[in-house]
Amino acid sequence: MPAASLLLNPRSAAAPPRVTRLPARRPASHLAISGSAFSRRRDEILDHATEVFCDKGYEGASMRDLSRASGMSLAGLYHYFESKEKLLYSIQKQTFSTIVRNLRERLAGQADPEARVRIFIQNHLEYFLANQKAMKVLSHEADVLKNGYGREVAAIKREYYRICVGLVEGLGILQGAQFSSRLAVLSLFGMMNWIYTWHNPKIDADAGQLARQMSDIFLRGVFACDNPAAGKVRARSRGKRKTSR
Amino acid sequence: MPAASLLLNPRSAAAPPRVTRLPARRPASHLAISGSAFSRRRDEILDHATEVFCDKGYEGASMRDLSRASGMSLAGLYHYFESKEKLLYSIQKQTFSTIVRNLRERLAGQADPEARVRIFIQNHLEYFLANQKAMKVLSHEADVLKNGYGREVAAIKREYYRICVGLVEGLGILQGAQFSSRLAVLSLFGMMNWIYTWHNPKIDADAGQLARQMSDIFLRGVFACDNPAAGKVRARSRGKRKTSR
DNA sequence: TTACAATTCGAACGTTCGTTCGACTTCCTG
DNA sequence: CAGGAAGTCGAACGAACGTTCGAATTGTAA
Repeated sequence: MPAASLLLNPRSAAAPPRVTRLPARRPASHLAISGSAFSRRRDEILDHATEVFCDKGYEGASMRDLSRASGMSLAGLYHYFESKEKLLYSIQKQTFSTIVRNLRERLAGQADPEARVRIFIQNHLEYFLANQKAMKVLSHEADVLKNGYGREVAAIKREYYRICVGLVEGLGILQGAQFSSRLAVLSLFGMMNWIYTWHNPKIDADAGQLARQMSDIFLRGVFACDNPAAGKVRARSRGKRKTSR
Repeated sequence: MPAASLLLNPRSAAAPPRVTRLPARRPASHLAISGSAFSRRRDEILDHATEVFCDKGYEGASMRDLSRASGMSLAGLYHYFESKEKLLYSIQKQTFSTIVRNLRERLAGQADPEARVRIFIQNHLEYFLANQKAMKVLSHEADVLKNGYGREVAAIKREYYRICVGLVEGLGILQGAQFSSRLAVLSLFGMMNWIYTWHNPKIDADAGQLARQMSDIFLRGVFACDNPAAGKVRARSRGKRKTSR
């Protein structure tokens, strides 16, 4: 609580998360140091909170639920997170930042437009299924955060969206097409994000296969049909792949 | 409150919604009569509740919010709905039942498999955009209801899903395809339902156009490409349509 | 060992939650 | 007009909420 408790406003929770202008007196081992015991404990709490938010929803989960799940007292939680809102923000920011960072790394090595779209879908679905709970919290509680926190997460989301629009427009097939790249991209996001409502690891394919199948549906669906490049998708989708099965 | 108040359990809210075995003493003008003043007032409240649930989420909305929005006292609300849970249930059940009923009516007149899929998509999107708030509450609060209420809504959902699977399999194109009808249908639902997160009536197309465009993407995407019928989608998707633009 | 910071917690704060109660008013029927 | 049912409400219930506080405990460096 080193920073927040210095402002004596008893109802600071309702106020927007102001940037406290008190850089002095901040304990040495805080926040920035990523491997410290503090930040490791912080991440533990975050993991448990992700699970609870996933199961009961942000509003439906109480700080007491989070306390119980992480095996820490109610007051102890506030040593690591200044509010419930900040907990959700931390989950969303960390999750979204990671997925964007992973995407950029993977895209760096590939120039072929169709392959780049496939990489996008594969990256999204792999991360989605490997971090299902966090991604559900990201998708399902997307407009819970307001003001500063909400804007920051929304900015990452917009960045991610813009990347995807760029990739789809890079296919160069939408000029004369019947639909906008906006519709194409948002339909793709819908397909992918809806997964959290239905995916069952026991009966559904793994991320690699799902990515290939959804890529096929999307690419074939989105190619203007008099475009000669459309054949490429067909050929691709039936060829051998290095991953899975 | 005629039924629930008769069981004297003070914490009946936590208990599953048991079927009260007290059919006598029920006031004459209740529930079944659809045009009565009672059910008209009930529907008014439901409309206001839909708006509040849409904006703040089920857990985030309080009975006091609903009371304020519908211009009725807190206690007055309980004259029409025995609990907050039943309010959500009524919204979801009514919305879902209507969309299924509409679908059945529209499908009755059409035998062509592709046209039937297009009807499904058009029916879904038209209703979705005409009742955006209710559909958001249906989609976003899908697993809030538990036990009896939850099961009943889940049953309608399953019915709706099964209809769609039937239509897609009716296309007769998935035998040798790379993906299951399950994946195809759930991807389609994703595309369609995700709309509530992005649709802006000021900049996006209307339901008719969206339905056509999404149908094109889906049908083209899902057709196995060596299937001669695939050409049909191309031709269709570029032809004149009776509705819109 | 001392001293100070970091960590943890029980207990409480004031507020808001879903729900209930009894009484008051309105409306319809006889 | 009488009388009962339907509708409406203010006030309250106990529980649960997010958050805070001061004290106790632990860890660490001198």
